[in-house]
Amino acid sequence: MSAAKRHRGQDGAGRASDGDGFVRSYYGEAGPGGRALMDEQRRRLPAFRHRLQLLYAVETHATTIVVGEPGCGKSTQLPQYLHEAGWAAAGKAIACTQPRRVAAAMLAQRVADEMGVELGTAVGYSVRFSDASDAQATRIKYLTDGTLIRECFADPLLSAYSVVMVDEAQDRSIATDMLLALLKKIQRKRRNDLRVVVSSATLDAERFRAFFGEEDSAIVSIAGQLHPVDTHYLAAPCENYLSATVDAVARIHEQEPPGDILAFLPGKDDILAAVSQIEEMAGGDGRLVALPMYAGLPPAEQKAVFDPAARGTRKVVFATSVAETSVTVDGVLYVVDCGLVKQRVLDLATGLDHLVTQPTSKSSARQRAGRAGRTQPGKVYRLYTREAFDSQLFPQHSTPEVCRLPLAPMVLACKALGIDNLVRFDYVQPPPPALLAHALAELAGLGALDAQTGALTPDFGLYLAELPLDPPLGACLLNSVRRFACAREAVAAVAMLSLGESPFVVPGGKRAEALEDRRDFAAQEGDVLTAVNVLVGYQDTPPRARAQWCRAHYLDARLLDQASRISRQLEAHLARIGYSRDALRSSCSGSDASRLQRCLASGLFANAARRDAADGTRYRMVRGGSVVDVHPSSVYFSAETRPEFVVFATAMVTTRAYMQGITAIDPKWLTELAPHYFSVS
DNA sequence: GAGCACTGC
Repeated sequence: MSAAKRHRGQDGAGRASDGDGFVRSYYGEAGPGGRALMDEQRRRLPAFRHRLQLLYAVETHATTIVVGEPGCGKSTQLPQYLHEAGWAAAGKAIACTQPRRVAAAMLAQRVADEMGVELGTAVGYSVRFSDASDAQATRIKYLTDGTLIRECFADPLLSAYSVVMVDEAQDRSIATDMLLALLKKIQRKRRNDLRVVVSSATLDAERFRAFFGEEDSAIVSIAGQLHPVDTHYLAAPCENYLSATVDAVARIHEQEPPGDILAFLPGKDDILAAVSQIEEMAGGDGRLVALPMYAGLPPAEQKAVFDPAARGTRKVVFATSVAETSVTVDGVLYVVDCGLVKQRVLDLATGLDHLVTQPTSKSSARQRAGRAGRTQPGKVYRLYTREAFDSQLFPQHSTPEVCRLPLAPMVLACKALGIDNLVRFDYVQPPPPALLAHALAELAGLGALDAQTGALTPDFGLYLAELPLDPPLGACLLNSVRRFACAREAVAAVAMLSLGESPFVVPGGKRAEALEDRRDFAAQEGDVLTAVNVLVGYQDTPPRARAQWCRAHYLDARLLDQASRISRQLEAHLARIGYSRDALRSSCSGSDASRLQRCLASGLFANAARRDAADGTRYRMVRGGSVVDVHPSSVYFSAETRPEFVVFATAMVTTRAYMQGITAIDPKWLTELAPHYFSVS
C-alpha cells in the first residue's frame, strides 16, 4: 500500500471522517479471473464502441459534449479511456464531477475496482467530509461539482487537471452551470490546453455546444442500452391525479404480467396516502406491496425499496422525483407518471421561497419513462392526454436553478474568484436580472459587498465566501467571533440550521412522549437556542452512548452526527481565517443568551417579523409586510405566548408561508444592527 | 392551528 493518505478527514478533527459508509466494493477482491470478467464487461458497454471517436473528439476539440443514456458507461469508462490514452501523464489528473456525493464515491469505487487499484491511490474521490484522494498519486478523481468550485479558490486555473468532465450536466443545478461557465472562462483566458467534457442527456446537447462555441466543440452520441418503452396516455384529462395514480396501479396489478411498478407523485403526503390506499385495497393478501420513497424518508425505510419483492408478489414504489435520477429501483417494468413535480421558486415580490406543484418538463417525462426500460421492454402510463403533453403546458426543459433560486451563494463565490461583473458574466443561461439584483442587495446588506462598488469587502465578504454556509448563516458565524463573543454557541446554531431539518423524530404511537421530552431542550428564546441545547447535549454524551441517548430523547442520531461534523468543519475554517483561539472559544453559556440572539439577528435581520396586532398568532414581515406563520415544528407552535418580534432562518410557502428556525429578538437590535435596512419608527 | 421537492460546499 502506498503512502496515500486515504480517507483523511477535512474537518480538522484529526480522524477519518468518512463515516457515511456509502462506498462499497462492487466486485470485492477481484482475483485474476475477476479482472478478466471485468474487462469483458467493460468491452460490452455501449461507450466502448465509441472509444476512439471520444478520444479523437477530446484530442481535437477544446470541449466535447457526450450524450448518452444512463448505463451506457460514460461516467465510468470515459475517464479510464482518457487515462489509458495518456491524458493523466505529466502529473496532471482527470477530474469527473457529479452533482451528488454518493454518486462520486460510488463511481470512484467502481473505477478503482475495474482498474485493480485501491481506492484513494490512482483512483480517488473528494466530497465534503470525505477525501479519498492523493495529490501526487491520484490520476482519476471524482468530485462533486461544488468541491471542484472550491478547488478553484486555491487553484483558479485548475492547473492540477488536464481534463475536466462535468457529468450529469442536464441537472442544471447552480453549481453545474457555474462550473461550466468557469471552465469556459479558464479555457479562453489562460489554459487553451484544458479539455472539457460535458456529459448530458440527449436534449440539452445543442445548448451546451452553443455555449462552448460550435467551432471549439464536438458532440458524440452514445447509443443507449435502454429497452423500448410503450407509452400510454389518457383519453381525457383526469380529475384527481392521486386517485388516477392509485387506479392505474391497481389496473396494472390486475391485468399486466409480473413486474414491479414505479409511480411518480409530487410529494410526501400524496405518497403516504397512495401507499395506504393500496394497502387497504389489496386487503392484506400480500400480492401487491406498496412502498414509499422520498428524500426525507429515514434511510432504513428507503432501503426497503431496493429489496426484491417476495415470490409471487408485485412491488409498487410511490416516489417523488428522487426516483428520476438520484435513486434507481431495479426491476421496474411499469411506470405511472402523474406528470407533476414540486419545485422551489423564489418569489421576488415577497422574498419568500415557494414550493409549487407544476407540470414536469418533457425531458423529465422521458427520463421517468426510461425507468421502465432498464432491464427489458416496459410500459409507461402518463396520466394526462397526448395533446397536453405536446402542448406548451409541458415545457421542453425544467427551469434551471439559476432562473428560480436565490443566487447570493453563487454571486459570492464568483466575486471570490475575481468575477466582478455578474451582469455580463458568460452564463450557460443568464439568470433574470431581478434575481441577480436581489442577491447583490442581500450581500450588500450583510456587509459582504461594498454597497458603492459592489466589490467583496476584504475583511468580511472574502471570509464569508470561504465558509460552506448560506450567506446569512455565515454572517452570523463571523459576527459571533468579531462582535458578540459567542462563537461556541453560534457554531452549534448555524451547524444545526444548515441541516435544514428538525432533529426531532416523532415516532408513530409515541407522539405524546416525544413531544413531552422535547420540552427538556426547549428554550424560551426559540428554536435555534433549542437546537443549540440539543447539539451540546449530544456532544457532551460520550460517543459510545450517543445512539442510546438519541433514542431516549427522540432525536435523529444521523442528523446530529452530521451537525457535529459540520461544526468541526466550521471551527477549522474559522481557525484558518486566522481568528485567535480565545475568540473561537468565546461563549455566552450560562451568562447572557441575548448575545447569541443578537448575533443571530445580525445575519437574519432581513427575516424579521412582528406578531400581528389583530391576530395574535400570525406574524408579518417587518419589511414588506407579508404574512408568515409559525411552522408546526417550532417550539412556539404550541407555546402559550409568542414573542412579539422574531427572526427566522427560513420560510417556505406551501399551504401557508411557514417560518422555521425562529428566534425571539428585541426590535431595538434591528435598527442597531442593520440601520441601512430598517428606518426607525 | 397542523406540516418540506431536491441538492451541495
